[in-house]
Amino acid sequence: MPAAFAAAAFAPAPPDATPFDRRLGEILHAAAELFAEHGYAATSIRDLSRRCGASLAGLYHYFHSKQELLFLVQRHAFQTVISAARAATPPELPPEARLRAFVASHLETFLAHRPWMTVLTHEDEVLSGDYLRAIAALKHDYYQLAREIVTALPLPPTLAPRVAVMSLFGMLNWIYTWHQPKRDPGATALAEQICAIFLRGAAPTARRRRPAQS
Amino acid sequence: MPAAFAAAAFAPAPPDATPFDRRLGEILHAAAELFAEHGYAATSIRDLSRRCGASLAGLYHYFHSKQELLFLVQRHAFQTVISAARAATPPELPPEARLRAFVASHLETFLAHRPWMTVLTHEDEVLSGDYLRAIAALKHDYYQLAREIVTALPLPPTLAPRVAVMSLFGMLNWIYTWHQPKRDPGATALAEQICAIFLRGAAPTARRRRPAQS
DNA sequence: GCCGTCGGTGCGAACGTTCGTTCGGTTCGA
DNA sequence: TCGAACCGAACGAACGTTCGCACCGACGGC
Repeated sequence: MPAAFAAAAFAPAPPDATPFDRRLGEILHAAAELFAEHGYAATSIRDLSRRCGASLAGLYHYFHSKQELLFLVQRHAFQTVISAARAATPPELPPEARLRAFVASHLETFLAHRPWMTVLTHEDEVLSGDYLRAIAALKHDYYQLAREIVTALPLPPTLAPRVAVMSLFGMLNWIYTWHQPKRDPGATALAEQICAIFLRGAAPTARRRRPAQS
Repeated sequence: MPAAFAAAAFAPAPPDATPFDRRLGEILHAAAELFAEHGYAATSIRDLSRRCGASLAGLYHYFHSKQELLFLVQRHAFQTVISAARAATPPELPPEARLRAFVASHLETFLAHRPWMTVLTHEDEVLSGDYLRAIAALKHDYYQLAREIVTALPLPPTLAPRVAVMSLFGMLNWIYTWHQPKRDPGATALAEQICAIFLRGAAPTARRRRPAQS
C-alpha cells in the first residue's frame, strides 16, 4: 500500500530514509517543480513520469491519485514553513523583534524552496474533502501564529488586525510572482525592507513638516 | 469571422452595443466567473456552454479558441483597471494624495468586479505568444503608473522602489484570496487602512518617544 | 548450498472519459 | 436569398487510472 506519510523531500535527503521514502521525495520534488511551472490542473501524470524517468503505472506505487500527490506536496511545504517559523519566533521575544524574525523566517523558507512554496501559495483551495480540510488546518495554524505576533504590536485603533495580518501576508505571498534572484535582494535584505514598510511605512511622517491638514 | 474587439461586458451593457457585442459580453462574464471559481485550466468549454445556455459549437462564433477567451477576459479586465486608475490619479495631485487615489481606485475596481479581477490576478502567465505579449504590455503600463506614483513619495534610501511597488501590489492583489464582503471593510475603509500601513506602518514610532537614536 | 516463492518495484498496454475543436446543416430576420 | 446565429454530432487527442505481468533480492525448508 502506498504512502500516507511522506518523509524526505528537500535537499540532500536524510541518510536514515528508506529507499521508498527517498524515491517518494524525488517524485514530490519533481511534482512541485511541474506544478509551480504550469499549474496543478495543467500538469499531467505523464509530464511527471517524463520528468522523473518513471513509467506512468510505476508512479502509482507512491501515491493513490493526483489529488493525493498535490496534498503530499502541500503538506510537506506547509510543515516546513510552520516548523521554521515556530522555531524562529519564541513567544518571549519583544513584539517587533518577533515580527522581524517571523518575516525573515518566511522569506528564507520561501526563497530557498521556491517551487514548493509557489504550489502552496498558488494552488490554494484546489483540493477537496479531507485533503482540503487537512491543508486548511495547517494554513489556520500559520495564520494564527502571524495574528498572535501582529496583534502584540501597538496597532493604531483604526487598523483592523485581520486587515493588518492579511496585508502582511499579501506582501510576503506575492513575492513568488516577481522576485528574481539575480535582480532583487536576498531573503535578509528583503525581510528588512518589508518589515520597514509594515512597521513604519514607506513614507514615514516628514521630519519637521506640520501634520499637513486634512 | 468572430470578434477580436470586445466591447461591453460589465454590468448593464451600453445601449449602443450591437447584439453581437452584448452576447459576447454575457459570455465573457460567465467565463470570468467560471475561471475565477475553478481556474482556467480546470474549466471546460462545456462548462461555459452550460452556464450561458448556449451550445458548444455556438460559442465558437464569439471566439476562436479557449486561449482567446481568456485573453478577452483579461484584456477587458486590465483596460477597466487601468482606465479607472488613470482617471483617478492626475499627475498634478500631491504624491500622498495620488497614492491614496490609486489605492482607492484599485480596490473599488477589484471589489466591484471580483471574478474578472481574480482571473487577472490568478491566471497570470498562462497565455502564450501574442496573447501573452499583449497582456504583459498592459500589466507593464499599470506597473509603470504605480511606480511613478510610489517613487514620487519620500522613500527611505534603504528601501528599493521596486520592492516598495511590489509590496504595495502584494497587499492589493492578495485581497481576492481573503476578502469577505460581509465580514471585511468595503473598498473605501480598506483603502484607508492599507494606505495607512503603506505610508506610516502598522506600528508607527510611539507618540512622544525620542526619535529613537539609530 | 540450493531451490522455491513471495512481496516490493516497475512496466506496457489498455480502459473509459473528457477535452478543444470542427463539420454540416437548420433557422430566421433583413 | 443571403448571411448571421445557432446547434447536434462527431473528430482525434489527451486525460487519470487500472490490469496483468515481469523482474529481483530476501528468506525458509531441505
